[in-house]
Amino acid sequence: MSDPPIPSPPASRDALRYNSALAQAIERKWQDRWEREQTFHAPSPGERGFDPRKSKKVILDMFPYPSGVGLHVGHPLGYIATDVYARFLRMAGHNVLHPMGYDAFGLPAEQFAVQTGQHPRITTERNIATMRVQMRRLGLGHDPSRTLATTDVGFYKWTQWIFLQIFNSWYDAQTDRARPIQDLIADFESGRRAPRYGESRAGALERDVAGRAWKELSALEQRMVIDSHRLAYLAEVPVNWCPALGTVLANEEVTADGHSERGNHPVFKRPLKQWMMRITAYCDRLLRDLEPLDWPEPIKLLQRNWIGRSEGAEVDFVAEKGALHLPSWFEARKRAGWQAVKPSESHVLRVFTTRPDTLHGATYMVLAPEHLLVDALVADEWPRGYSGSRGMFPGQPASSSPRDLVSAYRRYVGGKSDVERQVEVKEKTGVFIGAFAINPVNRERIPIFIADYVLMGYGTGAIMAVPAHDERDFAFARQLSLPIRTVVRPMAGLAPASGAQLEAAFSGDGVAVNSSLIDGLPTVRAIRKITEWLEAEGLGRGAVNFRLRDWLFSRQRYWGEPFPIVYDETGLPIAVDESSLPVELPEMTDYAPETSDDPSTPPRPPLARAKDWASFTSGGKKYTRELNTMPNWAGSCWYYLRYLDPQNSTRFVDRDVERYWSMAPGDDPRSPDGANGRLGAVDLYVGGVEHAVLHLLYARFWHKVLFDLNYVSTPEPFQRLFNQGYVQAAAFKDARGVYVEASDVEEKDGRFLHQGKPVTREFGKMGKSLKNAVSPDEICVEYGADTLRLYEMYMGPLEASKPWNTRDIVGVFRFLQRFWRNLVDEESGALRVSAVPASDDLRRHLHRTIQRVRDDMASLHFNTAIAHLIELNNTITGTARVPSEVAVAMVKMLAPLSPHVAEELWEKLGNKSVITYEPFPEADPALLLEESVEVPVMIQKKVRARIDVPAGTSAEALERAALADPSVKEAVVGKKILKVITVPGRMVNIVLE
RNA sequence: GGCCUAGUGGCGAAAUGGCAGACGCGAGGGUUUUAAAAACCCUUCCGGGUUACCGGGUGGGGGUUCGAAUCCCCCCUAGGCCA
Repeated sequence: MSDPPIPSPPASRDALRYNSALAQAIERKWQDRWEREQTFHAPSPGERGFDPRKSKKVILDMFPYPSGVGLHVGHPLGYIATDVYARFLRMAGHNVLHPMGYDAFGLPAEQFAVQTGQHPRITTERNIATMRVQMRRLGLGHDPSRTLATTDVGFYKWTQWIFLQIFNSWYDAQTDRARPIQDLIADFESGRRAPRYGESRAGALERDVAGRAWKELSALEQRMVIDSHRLAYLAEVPVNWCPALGTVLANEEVTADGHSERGNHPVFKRPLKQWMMRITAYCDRLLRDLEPLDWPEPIKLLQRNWIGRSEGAEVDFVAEKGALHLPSWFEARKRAGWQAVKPSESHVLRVFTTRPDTLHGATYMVLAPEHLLVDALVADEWPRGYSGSRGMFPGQPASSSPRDLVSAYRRYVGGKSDVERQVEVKEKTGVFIGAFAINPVNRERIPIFIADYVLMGYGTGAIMAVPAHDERDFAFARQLSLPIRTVVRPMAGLAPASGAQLEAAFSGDGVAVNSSLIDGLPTVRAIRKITEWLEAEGLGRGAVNFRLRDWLFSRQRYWGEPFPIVYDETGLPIAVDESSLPVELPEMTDYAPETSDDPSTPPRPPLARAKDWASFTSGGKKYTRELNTMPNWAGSCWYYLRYLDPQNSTRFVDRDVERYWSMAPGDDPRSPDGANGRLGAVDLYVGGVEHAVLHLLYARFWHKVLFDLNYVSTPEPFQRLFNQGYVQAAAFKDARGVYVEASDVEEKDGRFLHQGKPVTREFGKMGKSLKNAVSPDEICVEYGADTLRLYEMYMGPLEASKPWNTRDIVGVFRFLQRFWRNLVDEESGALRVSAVPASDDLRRHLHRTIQRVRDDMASLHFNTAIAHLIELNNTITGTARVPSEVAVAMVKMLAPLSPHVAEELWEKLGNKSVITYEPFPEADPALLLEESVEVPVMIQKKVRARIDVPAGTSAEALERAALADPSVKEAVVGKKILKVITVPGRMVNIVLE
C-alpha cells in the first residue's frame, strides 16, 4: 500500500496549514503504517514480542450488529472512548488487548435474505466490510489479528462446543456449582444418589421413578431422568408463538397489545417444546457476585430487580375432590412431612407467598387460567349452597356449567398479552371453577377462581388471595363481593376496620390479629412462627422465589447457530460428538419460516426443508437433527473470550492465554482470599445501557458455567462496566407530524423551515427513524477523523446523553489547527520548536496540565482532559519558539485523543518509531506545588477579600493573615466575631453576630 | 403506579461540601488587509453603575451545615427500566 499523495500546495502562504486535506492525508498515511507494522497487535504469552514485565489490560466495546445502513456519529462514541483509553494505557506501559468483532447472526439479515433471495452470509460479510472501513477511517487502534464474527464457522463451532458443555452438565445444589453430567450418572449407578426427576421434564410420564433403584429403570427412563437434570434441557413451556412469522418471539419482541413488534401480527401464548437454559440455578450466585463488580449502581439494581429474589413460604392447599378424606390427608402429610418436589397429586395446589403470616386472611384462591390443574379441578355442576359470585368478565355467557364458563373465560383471556394482563385495569375479571380448597391453617373451605391477574410465569401460577392485605386481591374481592378478613393491624394504627368497611388493602408490616396461634406477633416474628408451624405439619416451608425464569434458548429461524443435537427413534436428544463439530448451517435458497394465520399450526423452522441435512443414517440407525437454531444472544455470551485466542483450532481458548489475560498477577479467584477483590476478566467493558439486563446476565451465566467446569479462571466476565450515553440530535416534524430530513432544515429568526414551510423541533436519539442521522464519513471529509474523535470526546461526560451539534465541531478543529501552527511553520513546514528551556511559569503550567490530563484520562473524563490541553495550547499561542520540553509533552498527551496528527508531529520532531508506545508524560511533583496561593475570605457568606499566602500556610497563620487584611478589618469593625473557620489552602470563613 | 437517572448562561458544559459558569460554540467590538477569508486581541450569567464596586442567581419549596449546584425531605419537568 502506498501513501496517498499529499495535495499539491496551493499558491498561498498557508501551504502547510492543518486543513481538511492535510488532515486526511496524514490520517491515511498513519492508518496505512499502523496496518503495515501491526502496531496494535497485543502479544499473548509465548508470542514474539511478549514482555512479561508489562501488566495486561483488556479494553472492550460491546460488539455491534453489522447493519446495512452503516454507522452514524452516535455509534462510535463508545468505540472512540475505549480507543483513547486503550491508547493511554499503552503509553502508560500496559499490554493492551483492544479488538473489535461483529455480532452477525440475527433477524434483519435473515429478513433481508428472504426479500432479496441473497444468502445472508453474503450481505453480512458485505456489511462487515463496510463497517471495518468506517472504523479504520476513525483511526481506531483495534488489533486486526483478533477480529471475529459470530457467523464465522470457526467461531460458532466453539459456540456449539460450549452448548455441549452446558448440555452435559447439571447443577449440584450441595456444592453449589455445575458439574459434569457423568458425575450424576455415576452417583445414580453407585446408589449414592436415589434417582429422581429434576424440576423440569419434557413430557408427562406414566410412572414416577421415586423409590425405584437406578438399575430397575428402563434405559429410556434413565435417559429421561438424566435429561431432566441437564443445564440445557427441552421443556414444554408457554411461549409467544407468532404463526404469521412462523417463529416464537422473546417477550421484548411482543408489543403491549399482543402483536409482533415486526409486522404487527397477532401473537399467541402457546405451550411448545423448546430448549431452555437453567439460569435459575445460578440466581443466588448471580446476585452475590454482582456486589464486588465495578459497575454503575443503577445497572446492578436493574439486574437485582430482574432476578427478583423474594423470601417467603411455599404452602400446599388441598382441594376437595371426589372421595378424598381430608382428615386422613392432613394426617398423612404430618407423618410424611414436606415434599420438596412438586406434588404429583392433582388435588394439591402449591402457592408461594411472601406473607405467610396472612394465611388466616386467605378467603379464596386464584389460579392462572392456563394452570395445569384447572381441568382436573373444575366441577361438573355448580355446588349446592354456594351463593357467592360465579365470576365476571365481558362477554360472559348468561348461564352455563363451570366447565363451559372456564373455557369461555380462557377464550377471553387468550387474546391478551402478559403485559396487558398486569396493567392496572379498573375492572378485574375472573371466574369461579366450582371447586373449593381447604385453607391449611384454619381448615376453612374457600372457593377457587381463575383470573388473568395471576400469571403462570411467576411463582407457581397459583396464589392464596388475601384481599385485606394485597391491593390486587382487594380489587378482585370488591369486584366479586368476596369476603375480606383483616389479619394484620398497622403497628401505630387503631383497631382494624372490619371487612366491608375497609377502604383499601393494607400491605405493610404490623401485628397479626384474627390469626389464632400468631395473634399479637409483629409481622417478622409472625412469619417465622407460622412457617415453623407449616413445616411441622408438612404443609409448607420457608422458601425463596425468583422472578427470573429459565432462558428460552431456541428460535425457529435460519440465520443462527444450529444446535449440535440429534434425535433417535425415542425422540430424546443426543449430543453430537465433539469431533463432529461444527454442525454447519446447510445451504438453502429459501430462508423464510413457514407462516400461517392459524394459531394451532405447528412451528416448522426453515431447516426442516433442508431434507438432506435434517435426517441421516449412521450405524444403521436413523437420526434427525434439531431444526431450531440458537437465539442471537448465544455468540455474545462468550465472544470476549475468543478475542484472547481467536485462531485456536483445538480449544475455544488456550488455558495459559486465558489465565494471562483474565487475571492480574497473584490473583486466584478460586481461593477465598486470592482474588484481590477482582472477579472479572475484562478490565473495561463499554456499551449502551440497553444491554443492562439480558446480554450481561446471559454472558455472566455462561461464564459461571465455564468457571464451574474449570474452563476459565474467573467467576465473572466483566470487572468494570461503563455505559456511554446516547448521542441525541434535533429532529423536525412538519405540519402533518411527519419527520423531515433534519439536514434540510434551515433556521431563520429563531424559526425552523423545511422547504419554506415551518417545522417543529424536538430532540431524540440519533437514527434513521427520526431522520436526523449524521454520518462520520461526512465529518471526516470536512474536518478529518482526529477532529471528529476530539469533538465526540469533548461534547460532555461520556456517560451523559448529549445533543450533537455540527456547528460546535469547528471549536476543536481550530484547536488542532492552532496546536499544529504552534509547532510547525505553515509556510515552510519547518519546526517552530527550540531547545531553550521553558520559563518557570510555563513549566509549572505544563506539569499541572500533565497531572490533570493523566488523572482525567485514567478516570475517562476526556472532556476535561481536552479542556486542559486547549488551555495550555492557548498560553503558548503567539510564542515565537516553543520550548521542546513543552512541545514533546503536549504531542504525547494529544496522541491518545487525536493519534494521526500526533504521530505526524512526533515524526516531525525527529522520531523514527511510532508514538503509540512512547511513555505518557509524568508530572514532577515539585512543580505542582504553588509558592503562594490566593485564599478567599468570606464574611457572612460573601467573599469580602482575597489574601495571598505562601503554600502550606497553617490554619492559625491563615486566620491571622485574614484578620489582618484591611478590607476584612473594615467589614468586621464594631461586630463580634463568633467563629472563624479556616481550611488551609482553600478559604477562610468569618461568622459574625 | 413503583424504581432509577437528570434539570446550572443564548447553546454544549465545568465545579460533587469551600471564590458558580473552566474550556468550546454563538454573539458583540477591535487589530491586520485594497477588500474578504483566515489569524490574533478584548467583551460576553442577569440587573444597577463610567470604573472601583453593589445586588440577584444553579427547576420550585423546605431542611442539615460556619458554608449547599453538590447532602436530606416534598413537589414540578424530561428520559429510562419495571409493572
